[in-house]
Amino acid sequence: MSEATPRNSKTLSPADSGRDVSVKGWAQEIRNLGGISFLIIRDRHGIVQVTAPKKKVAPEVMTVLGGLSRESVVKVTGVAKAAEQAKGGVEVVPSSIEVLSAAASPLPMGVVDKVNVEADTRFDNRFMDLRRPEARAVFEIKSMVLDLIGDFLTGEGFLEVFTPKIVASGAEGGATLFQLKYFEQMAYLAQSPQLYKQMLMSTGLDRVFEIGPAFRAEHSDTVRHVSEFISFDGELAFIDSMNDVLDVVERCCQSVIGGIVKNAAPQLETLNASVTVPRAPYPVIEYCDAVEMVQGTGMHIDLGDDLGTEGEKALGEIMKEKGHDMYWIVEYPEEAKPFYIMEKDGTPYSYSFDLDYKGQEISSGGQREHRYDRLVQRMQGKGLDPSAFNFYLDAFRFGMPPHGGWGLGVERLVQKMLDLPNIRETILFPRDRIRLVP
RNA sequence: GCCCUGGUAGUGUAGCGGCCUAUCAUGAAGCCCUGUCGAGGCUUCGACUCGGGUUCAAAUCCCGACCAGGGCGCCA
Repeated sequence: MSEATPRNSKTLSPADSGRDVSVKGWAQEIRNLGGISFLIIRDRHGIVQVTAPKKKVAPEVMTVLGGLSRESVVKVTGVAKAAEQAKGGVEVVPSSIEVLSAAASPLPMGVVDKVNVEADTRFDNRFMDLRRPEARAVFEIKSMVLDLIGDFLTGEGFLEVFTPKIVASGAEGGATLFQLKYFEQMAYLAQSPQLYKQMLMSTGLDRVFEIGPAFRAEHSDTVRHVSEFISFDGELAFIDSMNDVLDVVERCCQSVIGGIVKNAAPQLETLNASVTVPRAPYPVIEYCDAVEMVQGTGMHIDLGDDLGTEGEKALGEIMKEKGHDMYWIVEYPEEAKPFYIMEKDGTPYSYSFDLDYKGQEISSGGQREHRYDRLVQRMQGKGLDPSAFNFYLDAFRFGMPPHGGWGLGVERLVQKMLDLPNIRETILFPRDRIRLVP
């Protein structure tokens, strides 16, 4: 007898009929009908049916089959056989079955049970939850999104960089920073690569992007906030205006979503999700107009106020009716924006933008203040001590080109693209106000 | 941090003062069954978050703690 050919749910096909094959995976379901037993083996790509007619299979194999617990890891060797009744049109008649790892019972949650499992139970048992194809599909798509981002920006002449995640000061002051001991000093987990990517603009690396973790100690408790997320940041120098930034981000988003529509059909089907590429160009709504639009829905909001979650949602509805999933909101009041944003002189506004996707902010950015004196002024105006930022400010004293950039929440993009109810679905092991384990 | 809602077998739920020795489904254990189906049939197992209080009587009402879900604020 020749060596069995390794196969999985993807590679096994009716063409293997008659061949000795081996398959490995989790025992998803065991059904014993008396004279015939079925074992459904699940692997990364799908399932393989093992069919064991009592008359044709050795008694010791039947015994192992009968004693299998669900979710045990097994290796089955046997003869592939084309069979119309089996999914995929092929099944395996076992000659041996090896239990590589027996699963304990009861399971903390069912993988294919006919009952719902609450999100909290799922995240407590995430390793088990991720055995569900629809949970895993999100991460296959997320991985593709990251690849697509890298491909697009590399093609645009951007350099991928990595800035420190252990830092001495934050971009927005100290309120939302996680503090940690750094040998004999105090340090923080970076809430954004903002200061570092800007410093790079003074180096000649005039187009950079970074995809990495960002940490926020905000006491937020919503379906779109977590304490640790993947931030996709970019910065580009020698811009003529903020529009140069919008242009890159917009084409990047189109490229990413288009790539998912094109390449992720199996995952989208698993998720029962339909993704459509947003209509471009994305409408550009000035902040003042956005406020008016929100007021028009009957909500109370004053010029100068933040749109608020409900305002954002209302705006999302209005834009949806106009056929737009993605749109820009630009020129926010400078007062509401961080020190590094450039003011629109002679007005209370600023060269800043948000990118909203289906009523939720997924990205923000703007043109930066590259003039040293004005930057220091803005810092002081925000109650920050410029001397704490000397490492940053020095980069502005010796030749800093005009520049701008953005930060985009990768998980928010994935969440909205797939219409997932909670951002936690897009994070393997989410960190939020209360969850630190697993 | 504020507001609202909720905590019942491994999982998801019903019950909301005495009909509770707590419902149903799923699951687990066992038996019957040779073909695809969320396979089916029969039997069994398994739970009221914790601490006070009210009451003749509490899963059920009240208070507190803890935990969870949703909304808001804040932001990616």
